[in-house]
Amino acid sequence: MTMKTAIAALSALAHESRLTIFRALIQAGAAGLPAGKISKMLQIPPSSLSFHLKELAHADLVTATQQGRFVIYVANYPTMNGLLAYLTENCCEGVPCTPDPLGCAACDVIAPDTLNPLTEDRE
Amino acid sequence: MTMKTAIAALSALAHESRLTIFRALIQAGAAGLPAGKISKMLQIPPSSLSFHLKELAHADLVTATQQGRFVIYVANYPTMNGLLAYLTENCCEGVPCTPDPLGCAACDVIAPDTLNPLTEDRE
DNA sequence: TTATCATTTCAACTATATTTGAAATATGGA
DNA sequence: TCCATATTTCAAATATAGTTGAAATGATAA
Repeated sequence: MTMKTAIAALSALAHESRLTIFRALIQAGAAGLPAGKISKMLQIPPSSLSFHLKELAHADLVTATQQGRFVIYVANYPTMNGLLAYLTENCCEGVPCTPDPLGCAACDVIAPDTLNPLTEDRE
Repeated sequence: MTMKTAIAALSALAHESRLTIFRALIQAGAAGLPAGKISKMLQIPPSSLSFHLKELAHADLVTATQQGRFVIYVANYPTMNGLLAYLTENCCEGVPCTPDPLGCAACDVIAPDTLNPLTEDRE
């Protein structure tokens, strides 16, 4: 993850409609949701929704697949994971920040033995 | 963390200057950095920097303290932690997403016993 | 106090983002 | 084919964000 892609993801998520859409897609899981259903669920006009879905897709946070007359949108976890890893990496510079003067929860929350798994042993 | 505060933090970080500033402050740790030093380090004109620091402060991602003629900025980890937790919460809706069809790294990385029950937005 | 330094605020501007109805495109069924 | 449905693109508007020199503010020292 580069700063450019991190900013693309952060920008995409930094909007009420898009964060709500993304959360809805995450709840929907692998099945995803058709655009029209999202539009009705969240009361977003189709053209506005299409704009926001495009933004999310451009940031690679969602992927679209045509299924008949519907376009199904699915959340793209790997990109989200990459963003979390990028922020976490920056947070601790890749190492546990003991003695942790600022109270870095990334070091508290992430099990010590699993620190840095996102940048190791992954294709 | 509410959606409003999450969006404030995401928006603040979704800008090259601000993400760079924030990362510099995180590297600086508890000692923080005076505004002028950041300005020189990152080649950002003082008035632009002041604008961006204000944005970060407004999102509670940094705090400012006067030290003599200098204003020292320090990264605010708890807010960063809150944001990561919020995104992670949303990611898995508070429970490990087994069988994890989408490959959710949050469930791989975060120790299961630290996962919080679903906490919805509250003011 | 007066000078100087560090930083912020102001003001005016440029740039980018967002909104949405209407038109266009694409699919599947009658 | 023709029609109904699902979604996207277009266009034109409004809204919000970003930039920066100059002026103002605040702090310290001489």
